[in-house]
Amino acid sequence: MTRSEENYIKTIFHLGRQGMEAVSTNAIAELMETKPSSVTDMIKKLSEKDLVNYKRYQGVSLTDLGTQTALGIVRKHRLWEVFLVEKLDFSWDEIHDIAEQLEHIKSDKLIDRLDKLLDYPKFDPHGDPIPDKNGDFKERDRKLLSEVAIGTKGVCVGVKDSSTSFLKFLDRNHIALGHQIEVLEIEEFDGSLNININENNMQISHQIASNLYIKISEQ
Amino acid sequence: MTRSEENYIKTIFHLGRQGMEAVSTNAIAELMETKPSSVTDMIKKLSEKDLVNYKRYQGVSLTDLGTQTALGIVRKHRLWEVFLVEKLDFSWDEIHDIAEQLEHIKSDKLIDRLDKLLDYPKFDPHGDPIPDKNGDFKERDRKLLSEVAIGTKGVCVGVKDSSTSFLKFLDRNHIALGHQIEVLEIEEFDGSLNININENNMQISHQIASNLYIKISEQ
DNA sequence: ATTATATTTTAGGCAAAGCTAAAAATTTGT
DNA sequence: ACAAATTTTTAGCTTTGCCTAAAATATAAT
Ligand SMILES: [Mn+2]
Ligand SMILES: [Mn+2]
Ligand SMILES: [Mn+2]
Ligand SMILES: [Mn+2]
Repeated sequence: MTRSEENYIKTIFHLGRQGMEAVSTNAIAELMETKPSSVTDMIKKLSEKDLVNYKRYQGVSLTDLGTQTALGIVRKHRLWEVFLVEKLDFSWDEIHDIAEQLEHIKSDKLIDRLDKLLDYPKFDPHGDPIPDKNGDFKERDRKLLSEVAIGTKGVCVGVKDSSTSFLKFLDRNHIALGHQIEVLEIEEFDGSLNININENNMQISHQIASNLYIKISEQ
Repeated sequence: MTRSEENYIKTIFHLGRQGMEAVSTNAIAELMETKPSSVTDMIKKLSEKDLVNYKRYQGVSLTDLGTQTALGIVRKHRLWEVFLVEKLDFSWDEIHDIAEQLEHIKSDKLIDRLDKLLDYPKFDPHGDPIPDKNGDFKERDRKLLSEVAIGTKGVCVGVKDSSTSFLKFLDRNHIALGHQIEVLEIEEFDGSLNININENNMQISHQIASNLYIKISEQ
């Protein structure tokens, strides 16, 4: 598989996750910052190789083979991200672009050894699950902070938006994965929240809350 | 720079090392397993970018810019090789192909952090020197085992041929870098050597001896 | 000094992956 | 139901990096 084919497969995988329906040509084009016509060209090639199901004008979805391929790439991407943070002391906002390159390195042995070096991590630095060698992974039971009730207590376990600007914002405000969170108040007017995080009270906008995942603590 | 451009620059660098004269189109083509006409095409592009000096029919040599570029790629290649051996327990015959891919990952910060993780190694697993961040490296004072006199004592410090088959041969015969070597006899007829290596006596062919580097011990 | 051989370059083409502009199909609005 | 708007595909063109075959130049042999 070429690098470009891998990137398309991965994009279709990510778009397909939220909802099982077919992924549109335009959605792929937008996410990949390319043109719809280029997407159509590539889809034909992927369809030819039985990586995607495709009927003209009907959108596209991954076959089982395509899904396994995508999981392999996602596994590599996320393991490299863990490596960059754990072994090379990168911060979580610096790793995505480098992992975009590293995910295309071809060597099963390499990635399995890396997995071992990192002690078989289950989640990446952004809280996303890492598929194992067989493509299996457990989606953690988590909720967006913007969708829980007042009084909810939990632990911050992931981010939905992992853009540099959002991650740097979190760093500046001392919000990190693993921190205890309690929702104290929710402002009707703009949906902003008053929370206690890691022993500190603070006010966060609805925007922020809708990009933070928490795992709700049992009572 | 594209991956292909980087591979050409690296090849020209390696061919240029042994002798300062210009490198021929055919030599590049052969080493890269491509056609001379393709080489000519690429040379023009590299010349345009001031990475090589080129006059038609006169061969090619790296400019200062080209040399610095090549050293950067060689640095990456060899650091990744050390990483694979030291951190992921690969053997020295498995690493070259993977390093061929990893050497093209673009991130200065990544490579400097890797250098630090490995504790700034000066030589790669085949005994080749690793350029530092500024492209400086010290060529070790070493000689081919085939070119020293009877009675010479030294330490095995490198291999000239680092093909899988040669490296596996060395493994099978318990020859490794760091081993003490003494030349006991040299057979006139076929140039084979009787040596003592790591406390064991053995007979090696001229072929083998001409691909092993030793650092001669002071008396 | 020619001729023969080997090397290098040019000319013309191909496949991958992208683009723009136009056509076709689908979806939406009235 | 039909027109309008949107989405998707097709057609045709570009660049990169490679190829083969032929021409040009350099080197070696007589
Ligand atoms: Mn990422
Ligand atoms: Mn991630
Ligand atoms: Mn190597
Ligand atoms: Mn090496």
